[in-house]
Amino acid sequence: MAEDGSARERILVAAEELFAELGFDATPTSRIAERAGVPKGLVHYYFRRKPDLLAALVQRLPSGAVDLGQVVVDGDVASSLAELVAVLDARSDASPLLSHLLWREADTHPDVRDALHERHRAVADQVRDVILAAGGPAVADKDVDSAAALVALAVSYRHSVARHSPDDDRLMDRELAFVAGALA
Amino acid sequence: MAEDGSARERILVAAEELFAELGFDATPTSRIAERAGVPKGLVHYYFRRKPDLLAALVQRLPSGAVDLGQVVVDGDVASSLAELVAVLDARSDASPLLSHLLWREADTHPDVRDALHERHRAVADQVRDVILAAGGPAVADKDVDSAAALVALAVSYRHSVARHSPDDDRLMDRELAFVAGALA
Amino acid sequence: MAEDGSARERILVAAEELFAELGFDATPTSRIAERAGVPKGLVHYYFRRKPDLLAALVQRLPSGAVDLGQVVVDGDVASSLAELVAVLDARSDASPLLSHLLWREADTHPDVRDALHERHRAVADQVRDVILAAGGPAVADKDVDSAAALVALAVSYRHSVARHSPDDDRLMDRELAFVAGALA
Amino acid sequence: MAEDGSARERILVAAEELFAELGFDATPTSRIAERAGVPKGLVHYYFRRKPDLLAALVQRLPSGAVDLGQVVVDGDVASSLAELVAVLDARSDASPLLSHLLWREADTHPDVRDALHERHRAVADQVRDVILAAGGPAVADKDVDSAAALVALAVSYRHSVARHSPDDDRLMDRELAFVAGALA
DNA sequence: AATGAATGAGACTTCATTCAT
DNA sequence: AATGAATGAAGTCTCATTCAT
Repeated sequence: MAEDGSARERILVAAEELFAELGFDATPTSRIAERAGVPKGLVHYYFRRKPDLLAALVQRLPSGAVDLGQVVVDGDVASSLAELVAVLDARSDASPLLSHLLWREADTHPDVRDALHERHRAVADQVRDVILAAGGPAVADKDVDSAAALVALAVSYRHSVARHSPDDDRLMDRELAFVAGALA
Repeated sequence: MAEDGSARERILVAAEELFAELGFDATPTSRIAERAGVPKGLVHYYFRRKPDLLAALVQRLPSGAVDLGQVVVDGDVASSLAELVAVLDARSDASPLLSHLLWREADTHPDVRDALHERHRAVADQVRDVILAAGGPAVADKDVDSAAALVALAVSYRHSVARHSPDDDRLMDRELAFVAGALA
Repeated sequence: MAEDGSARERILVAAEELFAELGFDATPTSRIAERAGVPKGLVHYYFRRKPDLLAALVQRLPSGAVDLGQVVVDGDVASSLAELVAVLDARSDASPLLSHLLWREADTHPDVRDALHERHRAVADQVRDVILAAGGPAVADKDVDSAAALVALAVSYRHSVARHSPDDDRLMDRELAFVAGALA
Repeated sequence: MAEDGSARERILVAAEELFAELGFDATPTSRIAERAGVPKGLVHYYFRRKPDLLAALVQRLPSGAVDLGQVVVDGDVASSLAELVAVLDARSDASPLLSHLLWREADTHPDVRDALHERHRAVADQVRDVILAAGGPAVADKDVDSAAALVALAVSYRHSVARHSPDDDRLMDRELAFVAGALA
């Protein structure tokens, strides 16, 4: 009975934070209950076993394609990509630690791995679509797929390991400019 | 006394494999002993605590700069980078799972994080040096740092998550070509 | 769920007995569980770490001053002291092995040492008060503190090492008489 | 290869110190070897099992009666007792921690218990002899045994728990004076 | 629906002791 | 005679999970 939201919700939030901080294995369910401010028994009442928590967390991944119209600036690939990254950043911020968590636990938990790969592919696809839409005929003969893969990689790294440090913000900008320049 | 190599060495190899497969926390020392073919007590005889195993593994990281003369093809950035990646791949193959392990455990274990960051920086530096050496005056006005950062990222991803799958080999080639093209 | 009393209580009783029999270090928690008739895990459920058991045992020490009116026979120091010793004996019998345990573990466990010293001082103070009350003006010029220290020592020894053997009962009586005689 | 004396001797000294500091059970043989400056194997080479060390230590107890002529001051019980205590102190100082150690481990190790009791009895006997020799006919009708028992107790306490603190030195003096006074 | 006491498997670690050299 | 690598038994403690209420 602490803070806000339903008990179930608070448990998920606590689990997300702790898994990301300590890792899945190193996080006791008792500690999740403690941070969520609920009795220990309730965690297993809602999520019979511990991996169920991870599964539930994966379900909550923000998904759905970004609306192209929202980010594409005709003829300006660099600005369009910057816009896309901003939208993806905002999404990631909504559940700040989840990306990180997934990256870490991808290996041991097949569910997580699949979700992570699907997401990565989706991001690469979106990057490609944005480049094609913004670049128009000018990029027809470029290797857009490689460009998209590199950008998607930079975004993943940013959301998982680097976490939008100011340094990383600058680097990201320059990388996007570099890629856009190559496509010009 | 089973199989090959000294007991200490076999323990390290077993630990490296299991940590990479299951993660550090999820790997019991008993299982390391089992895979190494030694009694449980011997693991703690050589490595008092479990994290000491991780530390010893980090010590074994292949290090040292790649000889520029060995990989640089004058005037051909794409080939030079491909050559550099090949050398780094070979090194990584010498301790195939270690890169992966580092990436995963970077967060919870400060030693490991530092080693990982240092390595990442070193790779980016090497990539930059190769580009400068191979590209000559032609790349003087390009954003070589961004190019190097992207390539280093692709290399890291390749050595940790993707693990040189044929698909990844193809993608890597195209990414290198793309970056080299942008620098031409 | 075996025998009588709450599980927590039975664990404490078992621990007290075993610590006194074998010593703190030489008593495995598993053996405490066994004697208490509870599963091993329950011992650590109630007392997270082993020293917590010792601390809990120290808490249970019978304490509080003896009522002077209850033991003092005016003008008869010997009888008064005998009465005091009888009351202290009865108290010690309520947790028969605890005194012994404290004496033994005093060195390695600071908590215990403090408790022991405090107790020892308290007993000496009581002895002195009884002597003063029973002796009246007759003892004003005697070294009552030394007398009290010697009696307190004899009591401690009796409760820890000697354990009220008939031999010790006789010796105690004579020692008290000797001290009382010296004060007459 | 450190310090003085034969290896065997250094092992015994190290064991005595560590047993007294940490207790018998809590002292690893490896640590004894370390403090003695000898290889770990040597400890078990000289003393096959750990309790053998305790047994050897008990053998080394300073023993033999104190020469009465050396301490008795005719007609002065107080001075005689003070002299006796000084001699016993000096002996105890020769192996400063041994008394303490014995007291602690008496319970669990029958050898030790017996040695301790024998010693205690010997001290009480000596005290009685000194009182009789120094007091002469004047003490014939006193309870010398009780007096001796109390003094022996104070000496034991002093050598085991109190360890000659300045406070204890003062207390001891007064206790001896008190007892001597009672016998006058 | 919710709770927290209870359980037991298993993790890490220590250490006396053995033994080949 | 001396050594230090090697062993395995045992100890403390953690924790996911169950279950009676």
